[in-house]
Amino acid sequence: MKNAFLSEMSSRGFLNQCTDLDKLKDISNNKPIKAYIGFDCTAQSLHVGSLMQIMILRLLQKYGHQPIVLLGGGTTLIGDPSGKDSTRQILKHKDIKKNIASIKKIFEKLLNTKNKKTKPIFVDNFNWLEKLKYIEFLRDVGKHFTINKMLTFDSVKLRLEREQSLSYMEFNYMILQAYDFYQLFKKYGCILQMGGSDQWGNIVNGVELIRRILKKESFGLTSPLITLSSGAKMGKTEKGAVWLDNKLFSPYDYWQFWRNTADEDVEKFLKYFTEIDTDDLIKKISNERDINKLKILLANEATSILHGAKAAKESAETAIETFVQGGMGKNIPEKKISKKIILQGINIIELIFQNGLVVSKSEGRRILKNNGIRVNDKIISDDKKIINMEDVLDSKKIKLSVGKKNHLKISII
RNA sequence: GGAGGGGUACCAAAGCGGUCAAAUGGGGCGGGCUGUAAACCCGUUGACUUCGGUCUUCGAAAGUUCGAAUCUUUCCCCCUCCA
Repeated sequence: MKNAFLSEMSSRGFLNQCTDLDKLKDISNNKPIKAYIGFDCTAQSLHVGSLMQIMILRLLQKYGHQPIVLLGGGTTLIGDPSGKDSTRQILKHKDIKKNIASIKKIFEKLLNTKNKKTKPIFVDNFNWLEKLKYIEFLRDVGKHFTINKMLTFDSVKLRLEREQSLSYMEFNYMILQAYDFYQLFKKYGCILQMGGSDQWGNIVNGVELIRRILKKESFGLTSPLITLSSGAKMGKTEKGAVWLDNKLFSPYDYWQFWRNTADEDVEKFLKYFTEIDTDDLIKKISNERDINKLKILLANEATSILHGAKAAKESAETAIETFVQGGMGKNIPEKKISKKIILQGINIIELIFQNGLVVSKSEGRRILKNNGIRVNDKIISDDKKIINMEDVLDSKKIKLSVGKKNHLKISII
């Protein structure tokens, strides 16, 4: 178990910066530690952008350490200015609370909650931030921060350089995050804060604060920013953001998201988002000639971790049916339509519009003109085409396709 | 406080009385090639349409005009320079 946690962190490519890597190695090899990562609660679900942090927490558990998941009910009220050009919309506390509840469920799926020693501790910083007394806080905590230094942090500096306004409220964010770490250090003996590389400034502030007030040492560690070969931001698809909540983003779409990884990113993503032993992985990658097999492996593994092995298997099967056999995979979304409408006959454009496959009828006509609309896999070239009982398959269904990847089963009732 | 520049579709940016639903680039969408990839190529990109057209859009409101993104007035918002 020598250097276990941190050496796997390094072989998977999760290490970017650390305040004192050698010392942290010593400590984490000798005894279980507690480490925390904070998550924003601006939406009701996390998306793949946070997945790397979660994989890190899983790794932490694997080596017997205990993760603290901080759901920032207090700090989300303020809004982290890091990496943002403008102030975010301010959320109500009530909405944030709802978000926290649903995000927590995702963590319960992704982290091991059974093992007493490593099960995650959930905390909400609203609990202590809410109680702060302004004057007291300024004297006890505020005195340790100099404006001179705060102005040098990227989150602040970039805003000022671009002449984007930065409110006093947001300016205080880093102090609150530093205070969070201080609280967790005191309450739980949490000695490590991790996060994405954009969090470096905020994390270092916490380490500093603990040293100044408590004269104790703590550590900060960041993971690299994920960059796509295309230069785009990770996690955007034609279906919108890739959410981790299956109500917002289906397991099949999630599987497809990984399946569609760019060639150049496959190897990296296998290391980041699967838990295949790194040595095995390297062998697999060098032995596999067909990169699509690796993409399927990635999709299967990543989907299993989040949605379970069964969902992963079903998604893989649906993909084969859809793309290889061109059939009606069972995970293709399905809608019902009354038999009366089909008996009367309905215009094709009308039908795809009513079923939400296109946003407007004009769009439907446009796509049709470009050979993008198919009924039961046959291209429709007449925008006056009427769909009626002749188009219903034996299965009492009609398959509508808009483009190559958008399919819908209409079942007749 | 003084002087000037500007707000155009998802974004950037041209247009400066009719030929403007608005050039061009990016992005999006569809198609081709292929490997459900990248690159590349073609098409398309306000809505409705009986495919003849009709309706809504160029920061907001009012006006001039047969006709306004384009001219005038007021208002709102941004930016640059000087003090």
